[in-house]
Amino acid sequence: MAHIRTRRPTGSRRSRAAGVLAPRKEPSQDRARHTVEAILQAAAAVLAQGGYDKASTNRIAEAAGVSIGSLYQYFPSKEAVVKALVERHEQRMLGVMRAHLSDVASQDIPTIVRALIDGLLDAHRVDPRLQKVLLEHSGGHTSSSIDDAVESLVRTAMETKKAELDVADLDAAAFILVTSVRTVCHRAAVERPDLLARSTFVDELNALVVRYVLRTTPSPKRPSRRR
Amino acid sequence: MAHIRTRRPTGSRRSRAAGVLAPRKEPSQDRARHTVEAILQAAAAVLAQGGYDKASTNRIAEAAGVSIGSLYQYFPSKEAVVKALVERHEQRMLGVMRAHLSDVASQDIPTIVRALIDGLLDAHRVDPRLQKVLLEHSGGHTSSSIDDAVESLVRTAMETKKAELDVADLDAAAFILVTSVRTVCHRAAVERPDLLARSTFVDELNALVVRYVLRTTPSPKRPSRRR
Amino acid sequence: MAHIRTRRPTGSRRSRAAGVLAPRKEPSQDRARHTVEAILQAAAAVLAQGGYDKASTNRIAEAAGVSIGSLYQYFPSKEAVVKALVERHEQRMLGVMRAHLSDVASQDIPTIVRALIDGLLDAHRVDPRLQKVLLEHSGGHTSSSIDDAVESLVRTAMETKKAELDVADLDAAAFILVTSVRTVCHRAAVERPDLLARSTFVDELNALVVRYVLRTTPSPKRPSRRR
Amino acid sequence: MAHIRTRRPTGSRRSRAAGVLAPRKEPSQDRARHTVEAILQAAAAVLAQGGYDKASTNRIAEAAGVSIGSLYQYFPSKEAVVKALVERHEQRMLGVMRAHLSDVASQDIPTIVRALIDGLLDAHRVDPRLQKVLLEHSGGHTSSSIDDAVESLVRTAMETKKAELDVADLDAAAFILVTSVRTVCHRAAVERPDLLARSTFVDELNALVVRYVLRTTPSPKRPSRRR
DNA sequence: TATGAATGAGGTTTCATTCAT
DNA sequence: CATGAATGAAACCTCATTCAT
Repeated sequence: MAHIRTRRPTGSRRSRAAGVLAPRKEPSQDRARHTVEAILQAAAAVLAQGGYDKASTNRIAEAAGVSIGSLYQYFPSKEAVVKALVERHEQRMLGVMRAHLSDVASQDIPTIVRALIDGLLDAHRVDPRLQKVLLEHSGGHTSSSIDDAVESLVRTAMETKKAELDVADLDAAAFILVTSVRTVCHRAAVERPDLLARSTFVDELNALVVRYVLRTTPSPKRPSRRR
Repeated sequence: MAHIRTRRPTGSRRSRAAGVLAPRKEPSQDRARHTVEAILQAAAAVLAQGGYDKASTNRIAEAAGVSIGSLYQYFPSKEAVVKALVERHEQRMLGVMRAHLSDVASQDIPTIVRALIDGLLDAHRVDPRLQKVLLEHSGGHTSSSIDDAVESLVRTAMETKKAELDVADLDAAAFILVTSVRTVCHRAAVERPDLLARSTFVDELNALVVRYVLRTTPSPKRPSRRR
Repeated sequence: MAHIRTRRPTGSRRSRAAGVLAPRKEPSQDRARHTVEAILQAAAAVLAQGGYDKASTNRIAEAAGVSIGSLYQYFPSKEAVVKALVERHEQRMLGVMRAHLSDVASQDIPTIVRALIDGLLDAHRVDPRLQKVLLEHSGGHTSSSIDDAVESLVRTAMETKKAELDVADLDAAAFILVTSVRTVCHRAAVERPDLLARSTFVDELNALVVRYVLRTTPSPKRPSRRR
Repeated sequence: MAHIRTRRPTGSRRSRAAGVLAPRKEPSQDRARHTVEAILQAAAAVLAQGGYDKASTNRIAEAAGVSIGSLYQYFPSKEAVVKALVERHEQRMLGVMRAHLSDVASQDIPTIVRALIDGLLDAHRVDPRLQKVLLEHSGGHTSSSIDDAVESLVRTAMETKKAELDVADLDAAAFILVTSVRTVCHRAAVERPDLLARSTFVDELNALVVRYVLRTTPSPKRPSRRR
């Protein structure tokens, strides 16, 4: 239901049909690909630096070193630029997840969890200011297509290991885990760099997940507790 | 033909110094208090309905049934209105927390956790769309004074019960718990009303917290596991 | 429901740092040069007609037949437009001065003075209403770079002729002369067209200057006095 | 020709009849006189500090410690406040002039001129910033009733001493002298405090006037010239 | 195709003035 | 009388978008 207030000098409003946010044309030549890449990188920089509102298409075009006309040749609107950035980011995140969840069968749960969290934290250490802006605005537009994807990934993984787990409502658990871990990583990156640096922080986050899902709670890093 | 209606001739742009977001003046008459209240309620409605960007001061004033001048008599900017709303909301949240954590000593941990989560979920059930907007924008400006407050509340509570807990880094744990629970409640309220309705969802969230902090993991609601 | 048309969300008010009044960008295409010229001419007309306060950027743009956006593409503020006008005017004035003072060595003082005053009066006969507005507002902002320039021009000229003059404090004299003659010409043009028309008025103004600076006071036009 | 754009919440414009700028009611009680005085002093301070445009009636009332309603009880508009200030200032100036020109017969011209200039300079040393604002804005509205008064004062004085003078066009001379001396004093006070401090500056200004009007030019302070 | 000049709706904010209390 | 809450026209300025070159 995104309301895209496209202003134009004269005339009618762009119709609200689906597909309005798709890139306007696939860049087929090298120069064009380069232009699109420059625009996206400039958009990332401008968004990271000033936030969504301060990032105007004119500023982005200028930062990219292309004319505003060129920007509109490849993106039909400002939102489309942001959307392309969001998608790129989501694909990267999804890649991290998929890579770590692909061989679920061959590893024990604490190992998987730790690898996942490490991957996520690393991913969040890259330009957290941009991530923040993207997150807020992807939240604004869609119900986060990627979240659904990640959730079902996690859900599937949990089903695979069901025997070892102690989780009654897999849907709820997937939602809770994905939301918690993603936000904790995000907020830590944005607001608490001091925490990110502590190794105990990662330990605690691991503990949160592992103790929650595991039938017994061996908590490998706290042997004292095991007795 | 001298014209009197002069305007900002030289260097009078408001600078972003501290205090710029503070309300402009306290309403002293009853009528004024009523106006301020109307503005805040209208702002809540407009923000909830259209999001931050679509909420213009003109729209807010109109929705409040007051003139735009009245709005600017009490708030120096659009941001100041939002800030006032955020603060009000935060105070309410904090109230819920404090009430539930006041008699920490007299109750066992699972009870406290459940009460807290129930409280938070209740709080989030009120106008989730508004909460969403406020959250995004309070996150935008400050490191959310309230988050700090809640975190230290939780940290203090955990210290009181330290003997029963198995947490190495209390700071990290408080950050992780507050972030996780708050966001899970929030996202559930905004994006997954279906989950909110299931009792198992609350159970799972409880499990997340309780299993994490408790030395042993009795998980009262899953007696089968205890044997 | 995200709304795209965002606006200055946080701390983006233009600060009054140096350079804020400089034109925003040099027009590079012919069309743009034409636009800028139209804006300046319209500004002159509007200022002359209604004074500074009544001259709004919207009115100027409208009078120029361009959109308000075009105005702001080339000038960052109303003040910048006025400043550009002032500078243009000052350059013209300075040109008149320089032309008349260039061959100081080859002429006698009364001749030079008369030429200067005639030049100034001519310059002031052009659109006196505009001059008035510009003068008031250039006085408002800077110590009028042009006044300094004219003063040092006059000072230098006086030094060249020092032997023939009877002036103790050259700085003070230059200030006094420039201020007096400029203002007398100006006020006469604006408020006393009747005086401007009389030849005796120019004679008196000449007498003021010549008698002041000359060692003896030959006052060529009043031979009776010489005896 | 002053166009007074009086905005009001609803309804019609105030008619442009003469007398609109007269104070609304004569303060008859002591308290009221005090209020009026406070408003005028506050207006002076605010005008001096921020210039005409930045001086709003609300700011003036606040600075005066009275409510905006009280201001409008005694002055029908912002312009009326400024006008009252201008008139007060002009009366003072006129007083200086009159005092010094009253006994023209009993003194010689250089003495009179010197006294007048000293008086004017003193008058201008008081709050030059305010004077500047008042001058610009009295110039804006009226053709300066006081200038006419001073001019005819000077003209009359010159007629009295006609035998000793060498001035052909008394009208022009009065205009030139009043304009020159007033502006030189004014600009010196506002822009060149360094000049004001030099005794030679005053000497030069005296010389300007005395040499101009006097049949011979004895210039008492430059005996060297006299041989 | 790339450029950048032009557009103009509409956002934010101010302030002279009125009038109920 | 004094107060100060309320008004709203209108000023300044931005920025997404188009289109002539």
